[in-house]
Amino acid sequence: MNQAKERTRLNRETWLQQALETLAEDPTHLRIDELAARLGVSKGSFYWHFEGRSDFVRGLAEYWRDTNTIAVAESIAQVEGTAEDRLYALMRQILANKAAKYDLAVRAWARHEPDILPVIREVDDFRLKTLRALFKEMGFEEPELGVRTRVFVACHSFEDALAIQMSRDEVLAQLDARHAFFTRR
Amino acid sequence: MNQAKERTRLNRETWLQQALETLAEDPTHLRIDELAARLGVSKGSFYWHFEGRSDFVRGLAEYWRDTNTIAVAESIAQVEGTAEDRLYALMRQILANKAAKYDLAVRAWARHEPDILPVIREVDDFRLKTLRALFKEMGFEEPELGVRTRVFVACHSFEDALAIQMSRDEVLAQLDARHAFFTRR
DNA sequence: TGCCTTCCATACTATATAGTTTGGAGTAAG
DNA sequence: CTTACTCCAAACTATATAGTATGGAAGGCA
Repeated sequence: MNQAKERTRLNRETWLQQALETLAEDPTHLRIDELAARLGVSKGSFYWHFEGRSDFVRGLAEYWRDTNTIAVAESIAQVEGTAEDRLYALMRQILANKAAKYDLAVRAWARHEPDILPVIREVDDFRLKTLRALFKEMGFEEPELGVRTRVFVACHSFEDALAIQMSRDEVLAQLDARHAFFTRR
Repeated sequence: MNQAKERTRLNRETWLQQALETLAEDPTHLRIDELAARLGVSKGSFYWHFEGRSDFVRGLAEYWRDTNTIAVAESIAQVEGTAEDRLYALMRQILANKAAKYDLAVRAWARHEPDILPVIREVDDFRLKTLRALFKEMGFEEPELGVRTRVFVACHSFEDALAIQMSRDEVLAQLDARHAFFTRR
């Protein structure tokens, strides 16, 4: 609500970026006119950059996938150290990126937009595979391996949906204990 | 879609029951006309039993709270045995009631209907308190007590949001291992 | 029998939002 | 300068859904 003076012409990604933020903050405002207003343009711009709403919806889901999941995973793969260290790095990344916030928003949104389910499936499949490999590297075996993987992925994806939320400080304070909980044999 | 011949007059609860099922199955069909059609009546009935949409929305949230959370908790409180036994009974109850399905539906819905957040907060607060007491009874202390509680509540409330879902049989097969994971010292 | 209450049907209005159309301002290349 | 292309404004249409107004069917009760 401040760049109305910039008059820079937009591109597809600027739309998606604003849309993802809106989706996370308040999805009731995820409407073409409102997004246009926030970007300081009109709907004409929208229908220039997107074929229509469906195109936009799918584009937004893929934007979320690319900016969050893939980016996080790649950064983790480069961390040196034990599997436990890499898990710790991942947990810190999730926190730093506010990944849970976007996760929750996208998943809730999917209930009204089933078209994006394939993208979410892609993400979940990737995460489960990655975490399973990580826990396996720590020495866990089935059936506990499956339990640990699924519990970790589930609760780190949706914890923000709990209406009783912890403050950022509380989360940080619990980080080590949580890491210990998930890595203990 | 078969009781169109019954001609029995409806009450408020019949509406809410159908609505909750619709919300869980496909929320895009949670519209006044569609619900009326499924119940074999018209919108006139809706506006007889509810003051308007807001009244309906809040009523539905409270119906979910009462039929799911409270009922489950009460049934658990009556189970004999150790805290571990009661946790096991709770996990089986969650499974039997398909509680996760309704949980996911309601929480996703809340993003478009912020008015129901107080009800969800009520539920979460109750669950967190109950589970914390249960884990404490098992002998866990802070900070692990908080971690264990929150991880358990979070992942059992939202696990259905993972697009990669386990079959009911797989879930059952994992039940014991999961119980062990959450109760191990 | 006739009235009154409960519950619903029918037909309407109002509004919000997706999508369309057309034209035009700005800009880069010839 | 002129042409062509990119990006957007403005004003429109179409549709879906919430809400309203009114009347009427069915049964209990005087």
